[in-house]
Amino acid sequence: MTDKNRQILVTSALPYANGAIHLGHMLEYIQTDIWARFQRSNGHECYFAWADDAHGTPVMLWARAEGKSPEELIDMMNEEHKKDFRDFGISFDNYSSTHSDYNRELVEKIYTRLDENGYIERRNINQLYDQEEGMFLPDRFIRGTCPKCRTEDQYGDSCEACGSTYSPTDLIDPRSAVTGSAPIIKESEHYFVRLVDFEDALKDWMASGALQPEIQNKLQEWFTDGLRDWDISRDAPYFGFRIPGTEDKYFYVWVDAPVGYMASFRELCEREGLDFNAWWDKDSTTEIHHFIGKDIVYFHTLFWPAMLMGAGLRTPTAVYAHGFLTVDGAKMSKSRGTFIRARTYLDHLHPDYIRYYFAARLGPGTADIDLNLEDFVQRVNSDVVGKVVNIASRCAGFIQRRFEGKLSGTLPRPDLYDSFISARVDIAADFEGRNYQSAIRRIMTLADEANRYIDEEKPWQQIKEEGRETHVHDVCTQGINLFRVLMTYLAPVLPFTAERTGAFLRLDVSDWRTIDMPMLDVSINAFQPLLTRVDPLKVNRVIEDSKESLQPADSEEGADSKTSIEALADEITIDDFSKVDLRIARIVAAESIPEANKLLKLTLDIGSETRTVFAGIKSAYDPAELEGRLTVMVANLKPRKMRFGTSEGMVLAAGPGGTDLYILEPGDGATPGMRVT
RNA sequence: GGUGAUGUAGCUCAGCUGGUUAGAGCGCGGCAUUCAUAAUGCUGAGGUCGGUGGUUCAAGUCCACCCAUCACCA
Repeated sequence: MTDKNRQILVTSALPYANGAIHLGHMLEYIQTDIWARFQRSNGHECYFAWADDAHGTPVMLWARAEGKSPEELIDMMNEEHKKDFRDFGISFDNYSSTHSDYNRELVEKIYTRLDENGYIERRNINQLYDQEEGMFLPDRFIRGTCPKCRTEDQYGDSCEACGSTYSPTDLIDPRSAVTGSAPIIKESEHYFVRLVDFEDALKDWMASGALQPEIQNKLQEWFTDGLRDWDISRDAPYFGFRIPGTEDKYFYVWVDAPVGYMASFRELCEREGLDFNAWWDKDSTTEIHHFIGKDIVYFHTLFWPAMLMGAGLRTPTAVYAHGFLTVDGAKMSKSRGTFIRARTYLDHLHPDYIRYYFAARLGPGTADIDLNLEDFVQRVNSDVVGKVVNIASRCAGFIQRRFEGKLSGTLPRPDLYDSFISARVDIAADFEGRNYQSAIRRIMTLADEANRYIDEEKPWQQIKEEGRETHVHDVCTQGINLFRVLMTYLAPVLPFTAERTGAFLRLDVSDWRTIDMPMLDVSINAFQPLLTRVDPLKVNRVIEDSKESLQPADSEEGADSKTSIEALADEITIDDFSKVDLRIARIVAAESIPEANKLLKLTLDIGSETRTVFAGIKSAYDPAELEGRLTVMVANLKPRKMRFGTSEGMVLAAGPGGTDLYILEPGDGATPGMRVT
């Protein structure tokens, strides 16, 4: 990287407009924000723009369920999202929505160019169609029995039990997740982008250094398998942009989502008077960097650059994928309280804490990042408060009380100061390469040196000695100056603490180019705690509140939970009910089936006999914790042959799936074999 | 099922093209210190480097297979 000023646009992936922001989102926005702030700190022109992803079937169905217009809902969410970002210190320049006129205009323009250039192909395909609802069904809105392993209730595109992938039309006994009715196969004309036309250009782009090596490896499979055409149309009803020249065809959400980056930036250009075309034209000299999760690499490194190429526009400078956020070593779980919303976190904890922790954990690769709550508390307290802020704290008292709040005119150890500012090169390279954990390590090593220096000089002793006053003044001035350099390096990570530091030092600490000049002969303000220690009790409260947000009574939180509450089934008579023989069962053994992602093999004692039942609760329960527990089973269900054996009944459990599954347990006193009536 | 990534002390990570007794920070134990938001300094105890087999004079570092976790399969 040269010292020449660069013009940079950074983006994060677009969050869906139908849900609240959680810490998993924040990992990415913080990663992006640190990078953007770092660039600005070094004098580059850097904009950060992104948007809500407002289109697609889920938003359409959500609006229907709420009895509101999609626009009304997405506007409300957009405000909420922006507030979350601001309160986390995300320094975005624009936040828009994909449901905007700018975006429509750009999508249509890109599509038209693709079509004119002969990259669009139209042909008929067969798809499952819900007659009751009058709509074609996306894969994830179809449930049915896996054609390979016969596990019931699987998604339309892949089986969670055996992991195989297939086409929804291969499903046995498919059902619409919208109405529960059996879909029919219906033909419809779809529009495709001929990706194969971009094969060479894509290979060149990927070889240009735009991608991480592991992502490049992964992408090899597209080319070895051969590029397939990309289906960019969806039939009405759909919440999105209608394809020009059609009555009932809409752009697939993954067409207008990445264009949303452009549209959001366009909005910014209009507001700030920037030259939009200079950034997006084919021969632009500006840089565009996308930060995304590793799950959406396909869309950003295949479809998106191909669209840009086909429309005669520039391609991204780089696409960076990061890993997923886990909490205490496991996927975020609503039942465990580790599905932490941005707002819930902010209710109790300072944003700089998690910003620091994420920075201390983020590397350049795609490995998952774990938020280990105990480590979080220790690390932040030890590093930020104990090491860095403490340097200022232990010097400021002397400056204030003995030297009238004024720094001295000399540094007793200019060499030490020089070694601090020359670390800038390595630290900058780390930030530039998104190796924040390495940058943090370097900064903390310097903080250790600063503390050691103060310890060696022992100003609290020297101040008592005759004639040492001037030296103590110099030592503390040295300490404050070292602290100032450290905070400057940390400013992209800790914007709020940097702001307070600026007030303390009466100097903006966000500009890296100013540290060559030490602070001498200037007055500073009295020290106020810049950041206090993380209180572990508050961390617990975040967890508790995250559990509460699941309660149905909490109507505030209804946005995405409401839509997941299933409609009540048709009325039945008592006779219908009595056909089902429910029995109390004791789980005498539970074992995991290694080949199955979802299934546990349970041995159940129902008094008169024992049964073997395969239950799809592996994701939510450890076999060991089930053994010995009582539950309820359907005892007269027709045995069903499965890949791993015959299942002789089913246990009752509630919940949407994943880690949110809860088996039923009888009250005290029930014994195996009792019938449930 | 296929593909990619990850797996090193309790926790988080360094270990470049294979080469002496595997490094750091946090946490933990001991000592010192009190300027500082119970912060700091010194010091100590912790690892057969996911497993098995192989290549090599020599492997955490290369190869094969296996296991676990995450993601993707348009």
